Amino acid sequence: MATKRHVPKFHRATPAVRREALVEATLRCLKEFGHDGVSVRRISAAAGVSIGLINHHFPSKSGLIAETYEILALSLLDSIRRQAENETISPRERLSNFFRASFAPEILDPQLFNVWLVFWSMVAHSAEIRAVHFSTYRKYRSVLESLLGRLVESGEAPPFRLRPAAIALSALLDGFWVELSLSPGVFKPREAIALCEDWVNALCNGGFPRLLEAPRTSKAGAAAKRR
Amino acid sequence: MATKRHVPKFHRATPAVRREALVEATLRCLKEFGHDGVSVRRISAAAGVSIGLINHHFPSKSGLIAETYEILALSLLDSIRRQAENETISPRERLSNFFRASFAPEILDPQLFNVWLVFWSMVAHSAEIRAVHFSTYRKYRSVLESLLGRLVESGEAPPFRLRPAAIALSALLDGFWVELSLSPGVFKPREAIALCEDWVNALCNGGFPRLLEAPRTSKAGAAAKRR
DNA sequence: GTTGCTACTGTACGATCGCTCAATTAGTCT
DNA sequence: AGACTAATTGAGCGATCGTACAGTAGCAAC
Repeated sequence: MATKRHVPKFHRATPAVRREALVEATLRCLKEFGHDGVSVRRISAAAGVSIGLINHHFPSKSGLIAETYEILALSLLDSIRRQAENETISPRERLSNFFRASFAPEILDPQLFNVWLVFWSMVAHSAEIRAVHFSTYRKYRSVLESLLGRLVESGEAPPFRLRPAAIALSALLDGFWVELSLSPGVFKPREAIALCEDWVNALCNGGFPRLLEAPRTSKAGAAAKRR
Repeated sequence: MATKRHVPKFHRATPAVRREALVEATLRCLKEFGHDGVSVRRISAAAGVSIGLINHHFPSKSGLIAETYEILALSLLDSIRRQAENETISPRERLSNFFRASFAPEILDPQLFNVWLVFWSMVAHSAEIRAVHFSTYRKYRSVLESLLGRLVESGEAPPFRLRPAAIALSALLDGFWVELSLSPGVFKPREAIALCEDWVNALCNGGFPRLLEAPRTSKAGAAAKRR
């Protein structure tokens, strides 16, 4: 008879490791099932743990979703940013890289879009999700502002107001992303990239006069009125 | 003793009337509760009917949602289009009206955005919803193409390819709509309108050379190669 | 007044939901 | 080897879900 050896029924992990595994399982469930994937039973099954473990490591289901949102958003933004911010190329080319990375297949994955829809739909009802959305959206705009700022510094574009320009560009990018994710086949990612390039070219050529820097004039105008 | 009179326990309506009432109740539930509003119990309660009536008039829950999507989308598009298509003003001014109508408070209602998120999240899993989405999105692009086409006919803009231009403009509009709905306060609707105006101005000034008409040259090139 | 059609009701069913908590046990420390 | 800590389990709770279906009743036709 063979030696009887004790086989552990489960493995004990540190909270940090287990939380990460749960977040990863959550992401897989959201990709596969969308809103129906937001279920402690499904997620715990995907992670290979029991139902109760989620509430041991997270205050509630929405806390787990919020952490998943934050980790995924920062990971994607960092991935795209690293592909764009190459010091050996010009600011204009960095923007082109940013566009290409933004419309790469792994970003245009329809499943990834459905994950985002889950996050967005929780913004209205969950303060935790709202906080993560606000923070990550601000970081996203900040990256765009930085890329556009380099464009002005290098003289490739006239001085313009970075903030509204970044907002407009992010709207254009987001809009294409939504349309490509919901209606693949209506147009191609390369067309979206080309139209983003056109937008930046128009910006560089002074095609958006309303975006040009004019903070002093309004102040001067207000001061003049006071006289 | 007062005369005893029979008081009906419920009212019988024609299928068309009842379906419309159910669609209207569905819309109210989606606005108020988002995804949690997609419930036969909630919807039937909001419509003041019993639980079973929905499945009497609709094949299933998703059929009801699909009809709600179609009616709402067509209603909003028609409302915006009617505000834009004024024959007494120039094509360029019609576009301005279209922008203003697109960012009016009733369209930017955060609750309305949450309704759209419900529709979008069902596109991936329901063929009925997908069909409605495809059809309404096509009509939306068609309205934009028509408005842009008038711009070319009137000579206010150089000839450009209407389809990609309409796609780009709808992406810009959708992107602003998403950002304004999810993050009100980051920027103002009037800024979104101004940036849409800038985009059209750049288009009129030939700022998007890639959009200019060039279908003949590619055909000629292909024909030349064949020789 | 009676009949017939069908819009309509509402209980019932099985499944799933988020979350709780007492019991269990893996892994470490003495 | 035994004790201790805390990560983990899983049954259980009350609520809600979509759909089915057998029965009820409004209302028009005759």
